[in-house]
Amino acid sequence: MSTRRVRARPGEGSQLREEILRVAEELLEEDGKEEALTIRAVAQRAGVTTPSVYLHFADKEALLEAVCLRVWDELGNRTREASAEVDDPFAALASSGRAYMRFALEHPAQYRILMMRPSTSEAVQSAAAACVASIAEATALCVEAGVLRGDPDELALGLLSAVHGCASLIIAQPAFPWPDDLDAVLDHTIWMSGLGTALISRIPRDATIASADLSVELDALAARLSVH
Amino acid sequence: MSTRRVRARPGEGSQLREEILRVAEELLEEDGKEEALTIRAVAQRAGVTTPSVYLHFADKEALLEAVCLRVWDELGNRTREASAEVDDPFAALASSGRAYMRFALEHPAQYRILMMRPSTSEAVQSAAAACVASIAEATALCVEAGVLRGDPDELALGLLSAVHGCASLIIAQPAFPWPDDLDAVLDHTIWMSGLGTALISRIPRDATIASADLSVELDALAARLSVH
DNA sequence: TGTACATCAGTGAACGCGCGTTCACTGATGTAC
DNA sequence: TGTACATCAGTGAACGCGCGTTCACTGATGTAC
Repeated sequence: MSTRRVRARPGEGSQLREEILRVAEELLEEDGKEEALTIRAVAQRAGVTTPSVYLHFADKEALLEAVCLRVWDELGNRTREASAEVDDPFAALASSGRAYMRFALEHPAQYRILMMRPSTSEAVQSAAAACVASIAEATALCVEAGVLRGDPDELALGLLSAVHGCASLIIAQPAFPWPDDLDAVLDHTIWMSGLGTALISRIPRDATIASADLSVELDALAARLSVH
Repeated sequence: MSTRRVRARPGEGSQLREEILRVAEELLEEDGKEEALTIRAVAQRAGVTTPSVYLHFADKEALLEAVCLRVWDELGNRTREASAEVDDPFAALASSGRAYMRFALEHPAQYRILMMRPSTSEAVQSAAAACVASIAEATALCVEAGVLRGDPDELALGLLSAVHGCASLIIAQPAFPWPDDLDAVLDHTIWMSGLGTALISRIPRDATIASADLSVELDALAARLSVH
């Protein structure tokens, strides 16, 4: 089944480290469950005996950390790239959020291990922070443009919680009555969170608004927005 | 440590079933990790030997299902009660969402097992559906009142994904730079998702709105809402 | 150019552990006579 | 009222499994002479 790996030449042993990380993600991708990620399975998949893994990772925890690091990095890159492609700052933020959700839905098992472990390692935490920062870059531009108001980091966290919610709920509860067109669901989340954030950042915290008033005002606003 | 349980009288054996479910939640509550929920731990905590668990649950899966069933039920009850307490339909929806998030944050381990298993069982799926339905009741009232538009179930799913995102992100990523006042974060999510949903349900799907226009209109709207 | 040697990537076999699960049993309880 | 018995809640010991991890080892490679 799994062919035996040719031994690396002295000095090139760390090639196996890369290979191990690669097959670790492969296992998650194929099986979809994080329990599939065992030292033994990874070793076999890499064409190597089990103890060889310990040449490159102190223990299973270290392997998991390294995998998480990779996934956070890639997730951050995707969101950053997506927002860089778009000029309008609000649209760029939307693009960034969409990229985030798409990544999560394309790699559900990887996304789960990011979100299911208390991320004890400092390295993983800062990789996660970097991913959040890539969203905060987009919110900062929105604040500059005046479409959002408030602290860019707090705004980013609020939007992240919305896109995370959408992606993780779809992953966790596939049996829920989702529409056939999942893209529409993602879109809904993008606009709901984007417009919602823009609106509440303009309303005083302690304001209480009756449904009837709100309804009338929103109708008027929507009418004007549709004209533009 | 664990005192031995007195044997139930014939015909009252199912008392142990209740006790097992009780201590199962206790274990989750105390340990915070779902790995703490083992047949052996549950038996010991209930003051009974391991095989006794099998008198009431076919296997571990059946025990997990029973626990999930309970948690979904309680979560659904909480959200239903919370929305029943409030008259204004939009405020009732907000109350429902807040109750949902509070439950999740108060019982993180229980919430995790709900959201981490593909819920193979039909019973669990319908308990989950009932919980979603309790939110959909609240959105339906909002649609009647005119503050929301669209299919109550779809609206509920969108709002659920927002509150789920907020709660689960706080649970999963405690190291993120959350403000000290977590209630403010929950509030932010409630209003962001509520106002956002109300607004986009009034805007045509394919509308594209420039940041500048949006900004101006939102300013005007916020000013008028603050006056009310 | 040939050979002894240090290096180091990887091996093979085994360990102990906690887990879910099974199976033959025990012994208190209520019941039939 | 006393006794034999069926019932059934729960026991004790053991099973096999897959897991993470360890340890003494091997053998190809590049290098020093």
